[in-house]
Amino acid sequence: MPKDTFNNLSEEKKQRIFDAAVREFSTRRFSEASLNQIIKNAKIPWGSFYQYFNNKEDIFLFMYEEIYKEKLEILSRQNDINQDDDLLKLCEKVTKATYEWARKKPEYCKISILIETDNSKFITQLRDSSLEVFKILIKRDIERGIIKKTVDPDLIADFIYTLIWKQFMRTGNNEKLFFQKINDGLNIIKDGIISINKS
Amino acid sequence: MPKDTFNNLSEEKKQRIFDAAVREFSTRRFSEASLNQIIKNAKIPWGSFYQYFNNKEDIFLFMYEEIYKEKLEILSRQNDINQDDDLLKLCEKVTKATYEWARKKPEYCKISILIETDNSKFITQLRDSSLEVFKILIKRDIERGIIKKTVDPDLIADFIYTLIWKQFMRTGNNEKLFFQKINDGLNIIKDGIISINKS
DNA sequence: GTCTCACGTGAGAAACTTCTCATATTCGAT
DNA sequence: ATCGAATATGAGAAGTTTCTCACGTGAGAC
Repeated sequence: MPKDTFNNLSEEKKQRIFDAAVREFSTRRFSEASLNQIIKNAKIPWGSFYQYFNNKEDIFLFMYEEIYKEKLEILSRQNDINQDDDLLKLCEKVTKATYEWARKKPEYCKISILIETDNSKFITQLRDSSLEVFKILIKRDIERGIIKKTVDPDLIADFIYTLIWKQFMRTGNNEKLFFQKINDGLNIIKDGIISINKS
Repeated sequence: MPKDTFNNLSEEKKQRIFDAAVREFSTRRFSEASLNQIIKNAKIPWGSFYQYFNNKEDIFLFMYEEIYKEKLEILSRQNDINQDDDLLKLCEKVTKATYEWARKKPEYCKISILIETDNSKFITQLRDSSLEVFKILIKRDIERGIIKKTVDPDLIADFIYTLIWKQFMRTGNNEKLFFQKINDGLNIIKDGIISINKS
């Protein structure tokens, strides 16, 4: 975590440093990102950086926690979330919140994608499998009889997760298309792709 | 492409250099990979490296083409591939070939995954979207009436692609589990996850 | 005023990276 | 044996990177 000296800084300066971190970590993966760029954009000298943070990991963690807080905030503001909704309904709603979050700062989405595709030790251990949340919901719905018993929760979690992030990568700035694709994707997961005339 | 001096080398030396490249590029993404490691493992001096290759990109391309050739070779040896098979049947068969290829050298699979998640300019332009092949098959099957007309080919291609690579990452060295998961995944794509009692 | 202490600062250390180049060596043709 | 072209070689150039450290500065306490 950042040192006390960082917390004592003016809001304006803290914001400048945070913005510079977001800017750099949204264009390059952790190991490729350069502190050089961050201190240049934040307009602080090298020495100051190490007054505020212990190292590169430190500022990354700080930034990561900040943007995660923002996401949770938006999620908690969303009042139409009902614990009893089924998996797919909840996916829709969570996606809506995530979209709002990513729209506030498109960089957040890029950071998430870079984290998802980073195999370095530091990031891997940090990446608390967001998949877990999905898996719990899937298991619940299997028990409730909404989802087939034969289905593997891991696989569905993968499908949903991929669906959402791939759409962010591709149609992230076309809201209508984005939600339509998410909807289509969830329908495939629901009903499959086979055209049936079992009538 | 490598220089003539490289092609004139003994098979043993060429192999050593190829192996060193595979080893390095299977653990680090292109921009993170170090030529230092490659020349160390290949046991050649710095000067020699630049006798054989023009630069880092050069040796990567050489390695990439070599392993791609090996994959095509295995695919072409597989004689049970029938052009008229439907999408999912073909997926099964191609996966079988890919599995055999990745089993020969597990590093090949890691290289593929790193390429898939590399957004650097050099790799992006090299990565001929393997998705295209899937999309063509999907469109064909929609026309043949096997797949619902309402379904988006892009989404299915994503699902299939993810399914296969995620399984390589996770269950790649447990053959039975691997093929079972692939099969389960294809069944979800086929029929969906909803338990129906429409009888 | 002066002492103190927290914070600001940039030069440069140390460890990497890719790539070059002058020189040494090898080897086949004459 | 001698020459010449192809190849081998490692020191080090020129660029990164992260991180340290000796010193400067400025505000509040006495």
